[in-house]
Amino acid sequence: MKACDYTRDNMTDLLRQHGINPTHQRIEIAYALFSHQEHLCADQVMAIVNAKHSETSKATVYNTLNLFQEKGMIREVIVDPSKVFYDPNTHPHHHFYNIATGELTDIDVDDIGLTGLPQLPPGMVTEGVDIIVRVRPTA
Amino acid sequence: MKACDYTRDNMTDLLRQHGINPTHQRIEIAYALFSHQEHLCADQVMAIVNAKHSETSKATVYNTLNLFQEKGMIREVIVDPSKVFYDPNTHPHHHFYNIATGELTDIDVDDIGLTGLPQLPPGMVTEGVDIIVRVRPTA
DNA sequence: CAATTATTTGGAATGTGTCTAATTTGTTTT
DNA sequence: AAAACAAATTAGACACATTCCAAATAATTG
Repeated sequence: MKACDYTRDNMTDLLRQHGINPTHQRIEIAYALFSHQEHLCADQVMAIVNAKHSETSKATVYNTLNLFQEKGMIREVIVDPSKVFYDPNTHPHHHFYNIATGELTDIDVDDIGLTGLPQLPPGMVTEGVDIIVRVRPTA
Repeated sequence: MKACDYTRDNMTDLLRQHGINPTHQRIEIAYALFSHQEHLCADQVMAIVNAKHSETSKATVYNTLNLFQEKGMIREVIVDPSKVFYDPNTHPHHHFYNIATGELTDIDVDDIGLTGLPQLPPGMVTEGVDIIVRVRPTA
């Protein structure tokens, strides 16, 4: 699905597929994330959604992003100690993080081979593996 | 060097080796981190350092941890959106993160093979690679 | 010792994110 | 369609980690 294919109607379906009741605010927040195809943080989402006229409160933005994440519709990316980024790409993948600009770029997981992870202690399961390659412009 | 080998005198040398002027507070903070050999966050460091009598202010703890990190004496670990952990182990290594307890465990880098990282854009250099394996107890 | 520089400090300020109780919205029921 | 109920949203207060700042202290130099 190309970025230009994301419509508010698509979002309604997507929300339903994840067992989320589609409301105005939820549709707008989902649309903001998916149509931009970028890694946005909460206040960026809020700015986009309220660009024309104020529509959605801060509390709803945070509630909704957390809800989307719990339902597996988006992913949290924790690279910056000061804020969480949300990633509409839920396919397994990793990230370049430009420490100078804060920019995040996806790394396709197909390219990557990761071997030699030690065995987990009994009773533990892996929830996910995050690989973050921190990069910066040559000094 | 075993954990029991970390003394305040060692810390003085270690600070000097990293071009840091050793002061009372800096020695105590370094000692707290290295003698514990654990992943501590700022307020844990502060609690340890001020356990007997209040010696070091919050501002100094934060300043000092940032200084140590800039000088490459310790490493930041960003896994929890709410706080930064500091890691006295600067050898390349990765982490298990227990999302239920917040516990961090080292993974030796020698065991790990990572291949297929895409080429960096020109003018960019890798600053570091962080691999975080998020684990949880079986439900 | 006086002068200068480096370090530490308390407390105010910032910014992200959560909580709460009240309202609004939407859906059933009758 | 009104009444009853549940779900979602809201404003604003709150919590917390971290940073900022200007003043005080400590250390170093001439």
